[in-house]
Amino acid sequence: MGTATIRDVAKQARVSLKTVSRVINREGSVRDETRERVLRAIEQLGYRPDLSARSLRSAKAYAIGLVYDNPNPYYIIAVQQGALAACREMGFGLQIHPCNSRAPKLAEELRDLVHRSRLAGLVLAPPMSERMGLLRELAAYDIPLVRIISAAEDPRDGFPCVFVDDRDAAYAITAYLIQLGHVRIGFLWGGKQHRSSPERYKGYEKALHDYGVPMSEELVLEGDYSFDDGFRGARRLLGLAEPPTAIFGSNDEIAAGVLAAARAAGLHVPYDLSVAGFEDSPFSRHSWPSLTTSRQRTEVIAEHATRLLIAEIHGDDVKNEGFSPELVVRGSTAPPRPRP
Amino acid sequence: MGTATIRDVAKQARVSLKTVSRVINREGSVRDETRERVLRAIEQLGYRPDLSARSLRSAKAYAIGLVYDNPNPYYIIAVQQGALAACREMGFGLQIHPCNSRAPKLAEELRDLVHRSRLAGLVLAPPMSERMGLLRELAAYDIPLVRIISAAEDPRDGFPCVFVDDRDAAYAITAYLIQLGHVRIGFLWGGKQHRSSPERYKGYEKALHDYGVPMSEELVLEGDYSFDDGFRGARRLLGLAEPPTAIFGSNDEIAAGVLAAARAAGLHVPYDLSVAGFEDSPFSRHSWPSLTTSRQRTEVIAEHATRLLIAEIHGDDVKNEGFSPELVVRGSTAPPRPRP
DNA sequence: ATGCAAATTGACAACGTTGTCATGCATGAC
DNA sequence: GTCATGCATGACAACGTTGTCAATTTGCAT
Repeated sequence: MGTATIRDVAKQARVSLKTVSRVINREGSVRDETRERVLRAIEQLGYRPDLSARSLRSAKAYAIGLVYDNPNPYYIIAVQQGALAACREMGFGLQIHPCNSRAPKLAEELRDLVHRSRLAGLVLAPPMSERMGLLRELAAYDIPLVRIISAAEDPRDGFPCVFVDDRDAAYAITAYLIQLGHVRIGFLWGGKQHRSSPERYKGYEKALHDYGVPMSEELVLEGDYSFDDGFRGARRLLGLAEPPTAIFGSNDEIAAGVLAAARAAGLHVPYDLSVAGFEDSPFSRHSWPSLTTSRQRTEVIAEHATRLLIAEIHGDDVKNEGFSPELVVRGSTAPPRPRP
Repeated sequence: MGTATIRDVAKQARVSLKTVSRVINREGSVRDETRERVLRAIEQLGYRPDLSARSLRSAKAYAIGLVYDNPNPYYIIAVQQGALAACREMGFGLQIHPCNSRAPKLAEELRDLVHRSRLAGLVLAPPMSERMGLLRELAAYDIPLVRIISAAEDPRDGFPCVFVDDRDAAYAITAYLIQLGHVRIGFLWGGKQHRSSPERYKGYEKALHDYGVPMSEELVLEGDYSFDDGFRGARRLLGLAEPPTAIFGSNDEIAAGVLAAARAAGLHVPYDLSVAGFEDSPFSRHSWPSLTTSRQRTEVIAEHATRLLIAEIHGDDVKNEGFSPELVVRGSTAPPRPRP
């Protein structure tokens, strides 16, 4: 028994190929009795339409691509799951495409991907989603796309997107630390190629400003969303003449590095030092103490982005959507120890 | 400019469709000068063969499926990367297919997937890879497959696989703990639907036996590869009249739960309690103290499995391959504190 | 019954590619 | 010069599906 084709179904149901096609595609104009017969034949033969043939003939595509270059497995898995959920619901396939965001001919690479695999469009995750040059090139190739980006508000730049308000979320974390009584709050940057990094920094800066907390250059260090940068950064901050009483790492991995550095310096978190992360990764729940952080519902965001893309493909006009991460208070933050 | 087709290339190079096809597929029997001309046309037009049309016509498939149901993002991302590396090298596409391993009609679901998407075969990750019933059903459907499984030796059951010797690795960890001087070593099981769980348990048991360490039922608890189970299990073990001096969690997530429980009980790891995990996840590197664990080169294993599948598809006869994880000693293990 | 619009159905071509087979041409042995 | 040989090339069909359009049937008002 090879695979049943539409031809086998047609023969079994004693109708033409086209009628079977109509039933499959819910085109209407098929008598109930005929439809029944066809459906029964499909059932009996275990027939499933061949996606290659289908998209070849109809010039429609039944799969979309998910493009990312992000070393964070938790983030990527969540994005994949969200995208898959939307795809399955809408009858689309999903082609994952991890890539190097610094690749010189990324636009060509993606165009080839889209053409070769007949993709209907692309969902772009950060940092690809934030390269205007790339977006314009893809647009020039007429490739439908949706971005997941970091932005405080709808960019209204013509490229559909789902935007996550990292700035606001970082503001909330910083404000929370200030309300606990901290005035010397260290900030460790994420990677510069991610738009989320300056956004998070801006949130930090704005909270300090709004609450009248003096800004201190020496408390802000660059980095790259990595454990090691968190460790090194924290060590440097803790070695200052007047060290911070709290450190805000731009993501949970940085915060993990901060926890380790604090430990190595013999400090007790949160009594000697408060630590906050960003992301609500499993690490933040499983570390000791567990991390105060910011929860972004990545899966929901990705699912929404995918739905948006599919709507765009169907020609509906789509409205960008914003999401705000939510403060999650756990055990790594406390009021500062009174100065001796 | 729409997408260039083979027809455009043929026209531009002033040859027939078939000749272009021959050049693309390296079929030989094309004069160098002609080939040059065709390649130049391909280059100029940015032509890329359409995978749908290609596989439709040739009845060959140019993509394989990766099937998993595993809640561990680090593991899955590593598997994906390994599989993708092999696929890209061999010119195949990769279709990911997360699924529910308990789904009642999984075999049918996978068959439909293979047929609809014209997949050349499947790479099965645990626990799907360890369901003999499922394997037999898929074999009955003539679906080529390769498994990634947990086994101490080549199962020689006719289904090609890459096997990972969890037993040996668990033996190494347990032996290491014994050599440090531990004689009461707790063991927390992983999920029963994963073959790796009993394998790891057997390694633990065998090490105790080989070193003449008495086995104690009360030190062994069931669980499910989760942080919470690790936490609960450790709490129970630490509440025993004669608690263990070391706890071996069947994976890093369990071990993370153990670390948290130890912390909650006011114990210092590793001085009051040694903890070992399994997996070498980033958590094990980033926790404090960092975890003694077992490193399985998941990416390499998955890449190898994928290569095996592709060889199988090409009709080569394939030889199963075994991998042994490697002990990674970090800060969570130390000699037991002398009994007071 | 009759006519006519609407609903239902089918024949055929086409999507972009490769497999099969036939053809043309140069090469070298006789 | 003739013939087999093999290489290089092309014409055409086919893969499984859907779009187009025409043919047929149905339903309904007359």
